[in-house]
Amino acid sequence: MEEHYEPAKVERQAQDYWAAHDTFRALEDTTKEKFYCLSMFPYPSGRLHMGHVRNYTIGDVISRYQRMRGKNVMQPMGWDAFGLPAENAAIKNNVPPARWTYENIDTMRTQLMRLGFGYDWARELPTCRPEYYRWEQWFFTRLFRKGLVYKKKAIVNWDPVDQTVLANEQVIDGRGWRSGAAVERCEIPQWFLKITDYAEQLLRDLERLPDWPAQVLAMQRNWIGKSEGVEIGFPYNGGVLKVFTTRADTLMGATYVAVAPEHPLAARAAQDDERVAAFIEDCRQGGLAEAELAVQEKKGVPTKLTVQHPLTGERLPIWVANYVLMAYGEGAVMAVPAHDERDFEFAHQYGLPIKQVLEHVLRRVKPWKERSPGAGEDQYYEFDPATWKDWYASKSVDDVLVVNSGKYNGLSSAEAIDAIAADLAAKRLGEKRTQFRLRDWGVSRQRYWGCPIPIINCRTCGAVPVPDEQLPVVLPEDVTFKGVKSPLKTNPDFYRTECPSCGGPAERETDTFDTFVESSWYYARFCSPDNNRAMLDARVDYWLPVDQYIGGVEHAVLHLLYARFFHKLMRDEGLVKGDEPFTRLLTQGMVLNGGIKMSKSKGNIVDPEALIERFGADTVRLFMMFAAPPEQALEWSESGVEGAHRFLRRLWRQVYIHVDDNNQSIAGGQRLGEDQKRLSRKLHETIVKVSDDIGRRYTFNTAIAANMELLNELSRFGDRSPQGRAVMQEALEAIVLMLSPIVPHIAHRLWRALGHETAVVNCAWPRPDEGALARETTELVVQVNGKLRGHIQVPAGADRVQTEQTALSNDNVRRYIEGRRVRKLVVVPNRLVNIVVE
RNA sequence: GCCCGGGUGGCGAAAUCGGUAGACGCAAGGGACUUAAAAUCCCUUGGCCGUAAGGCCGUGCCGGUUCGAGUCCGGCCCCGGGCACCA
Repeated sequence: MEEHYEPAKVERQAQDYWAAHDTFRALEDTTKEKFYCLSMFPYPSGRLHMGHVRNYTIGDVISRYQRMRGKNVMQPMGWDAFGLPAENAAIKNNVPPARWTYENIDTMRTQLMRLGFGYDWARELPTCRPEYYRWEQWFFTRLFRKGLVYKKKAIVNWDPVDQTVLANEQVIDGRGWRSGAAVERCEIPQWFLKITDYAEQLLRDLERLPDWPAQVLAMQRNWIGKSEGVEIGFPYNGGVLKVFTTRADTLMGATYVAVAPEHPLAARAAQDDERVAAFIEDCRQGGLAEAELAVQEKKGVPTKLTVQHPLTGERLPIWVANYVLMAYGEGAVMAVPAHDERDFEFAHQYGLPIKQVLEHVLRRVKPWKERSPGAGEDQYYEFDPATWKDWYASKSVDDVLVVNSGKYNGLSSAEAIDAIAADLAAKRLGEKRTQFRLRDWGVSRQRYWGCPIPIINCRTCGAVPVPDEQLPVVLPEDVTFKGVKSPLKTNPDFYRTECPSCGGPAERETDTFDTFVESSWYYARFCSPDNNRAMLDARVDYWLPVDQYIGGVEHAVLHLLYARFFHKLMRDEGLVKGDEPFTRLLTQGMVLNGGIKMSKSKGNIVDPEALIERFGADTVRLFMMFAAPPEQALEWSESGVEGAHRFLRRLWRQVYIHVDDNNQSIAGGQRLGEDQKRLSRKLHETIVKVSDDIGRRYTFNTAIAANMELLNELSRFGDRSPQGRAVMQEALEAIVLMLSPIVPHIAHRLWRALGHETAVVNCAWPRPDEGALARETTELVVQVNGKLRGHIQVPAGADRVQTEQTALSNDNVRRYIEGRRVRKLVVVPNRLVNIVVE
């Protein structure tokens, strides 16, 4: 073999071998256990970044490991090709989004190949191709017919200068990023998928995902946000205002109601009240992002309208308040300032009455007499959220008593909820129901570079889905952008059509789908990417569910929830079996440079390609897997990369010295000497550890560290006897096998150098040898009162008495127990003895 | 603001189920080889005290549980991710 490690040459040879042998082509084979390993596909932004390299290295390591475990592995790759950046590039550089996208895909594909990932490229799938999105359109028309799709008005960010809808990302400090104009919220009709119909299932089935990270399950659970409560009607002149509350027990403490600025009652109040109209107009300022809305100052305005309390008939004022979200519940709340922090803050600010109806203690002070001159003595309460929360946390709803509430006095909170709900039901002004925080999924985007929504709008027939035989509705790719507006909106060739129902003139929908729609089902299409007669076919039954899914934790809620939703939709359409798409999930951490995320604006991007050029793909892969466990943020380090490269050179050198030592033969099978035995035991302990680290724990960093330790031992092992060389051969082979998923190219070459005709990619994972693992003695530590005082050796399998005696007779230990009474002896087998003395 | 994470040497980290804190690597310092440099190899390396044996302190902060806490519990501080039109 060559004396020096030349990554470029070694990597080309390995990649040529895999290509020539179609190594990663995955075919259905019912005689073998399948393993579908999927990494979240990239948006083709231009060039691969370190986050991609990390994500795809993790996936490739798992895939190659499972292959060595005998699984029939499928690892596909595709492109999440629709999206906003292509349009921005088009507007900026006058290049059609399609061309920009396809060129990026070509660049990034080459980069992925250069990294040696074992993808089945025959399944490659760009979502911007009609072969892909026609099935998305077809599926949408199925959902339409099932009533799972509807149109309603929804709020968007409106740029009044560019006359266009902005993404949240394009709203910076309340202004449009290109025009700089103050953004307004306005309502336009949009298509929605009824994900709320599946809320219960999406919540319940989280229990079927034991191999998902607990924090992702928690985030999804909270996002879906199921709460049990009561819908209460407050009658007013001309109707009933509905609110939802989880705390119906506090109904008698309601002192006003508040509606969102977009609520119909707000509009009605504004008709003859300029102050209300001005407030509503004022609330339209700014973007729609919840993070923005949640931190803004709580503001409100009283209306001239009132509602009746459903039980007492008392008149309560209606306020319009910016802290009430139209998107949650009914867009209106009953306000109970004494027992709700936000309501309290608001009531405090505007001098609204506070009526205590639960027996908790309010601090009596005189906070706002000046602001609220008419307030009675009993209203001088200071809300002390800390006291209130602590007190509440210490009690259950069964313990807290209702006060100041007429016939409900003396009931517990829980009893009061039931009693009040029953009384409301009798009056037809309320009923118990479940409310979800989850909202229906708005899929309309007023953009060009997306999948056209397959709907035709007809004056007489309304919204008509495009019939199957007219699919796909092809997005014209040869377009020029005039300004920022979607070219579809101004292209009569695209939108002028006939109504499929009545044949009259009609117009196509010019909105496109949210790109989350494409990424919600691509994992299934990878099983049948070439089928031009159906969305999916029987092959999904072999490959699905995905055994291992890997991607950024930033997708913990939206993408992963939408994909789970789509799986259930496809299941109910008879397209897939099973309830969940991803059996096991790994959420990988970000790649940081200087403690912050790599980004263009920070100027701290490190280009993977330059590194591959300098050190080779194996070094980059090794560093990525060694620097941190996959779920943690990874700090970029130039010298760390050099360290990884040094390790590969040391490994190469060790193999070179071993195989170059021609004057000595290899002969195993005889009784091993002490050093040989020690090395052999270390080897097999390493196999046990690395198998667990890669196969179960996914802590690739510690797996690599264990191999480094073993190699360090090897370099200290100077035994060149035939027997010693046999142990060395076995150890080097095991290291090469164990590292091959991580650094497959160098492993490919070294495996050959160690005398094998076979390719390492097709080899089986090494097995530990029980005999080699056996130990004659165990080392334990001895503590006195929990402090480390000595180390002892006991024979393997020593009993408790013998272990205790050995511990008590240790010289250093005796210094600490001399003259003191031993109160307790704690023995943890194979670990420690703790002697507790007075 | 709400939901979810994280905080351990000079740095990245390890400690898997409550049981030896700092494996492995980087950086730094010392040495070997070399005309020299690179490369490579060897040694030292949490802080403080001690010639040494060894000792004391130490896992963001405060408190608790335990024979024993980086790990569990309560409270706080700081950093990161997500918040529905970035993907």
